Amino acid sequence: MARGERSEEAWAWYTAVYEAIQEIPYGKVTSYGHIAKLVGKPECPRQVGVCLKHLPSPSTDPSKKSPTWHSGNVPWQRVINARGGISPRGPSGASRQATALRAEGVHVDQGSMGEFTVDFGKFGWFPDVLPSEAGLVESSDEEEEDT
DNA sequence: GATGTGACCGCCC
DNA sequence: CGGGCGGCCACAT
Repeated sequence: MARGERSEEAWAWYTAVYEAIQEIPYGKVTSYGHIAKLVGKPECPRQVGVCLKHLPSPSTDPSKKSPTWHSGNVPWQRVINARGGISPRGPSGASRQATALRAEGVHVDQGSMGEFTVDFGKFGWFPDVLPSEAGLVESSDEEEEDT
């Protein structure tokens, strides 16, 4: 049955991804894999990238209803690969994303090859679950680990 | 309608 | 320690 309503499944998948990205605090960055895990698909980080690629524009055609998610509301720029590097989807695209991150106060290192990398140790945001879901989950006991 | 690919990640050898 | 491969979902042709 669900197979029939493929569009609905897609909407749920996209929404989950976009919501997870929106949960990323200002000045922080995360990886595709983590977003995928937050949405329940830790083995499907690629689709996360696909979602961002299909991310609608902020001010698209007024004739069409404004999409709930767009590049103006979804900080897709804070989403990078697990290596802390920005996907070279486009030389200018990567640099543009790096610049956007720097504008948010994120320290982005640039390699000799022009590879942009972010220090997850400082700006890496990797919560076990989304704050929204965390509130739903009862925190009976907390796991604290100290070195 | 089917096939291929894609902004990735983790694991195996 | 490094390289290679599979796997997943949705979109495009």
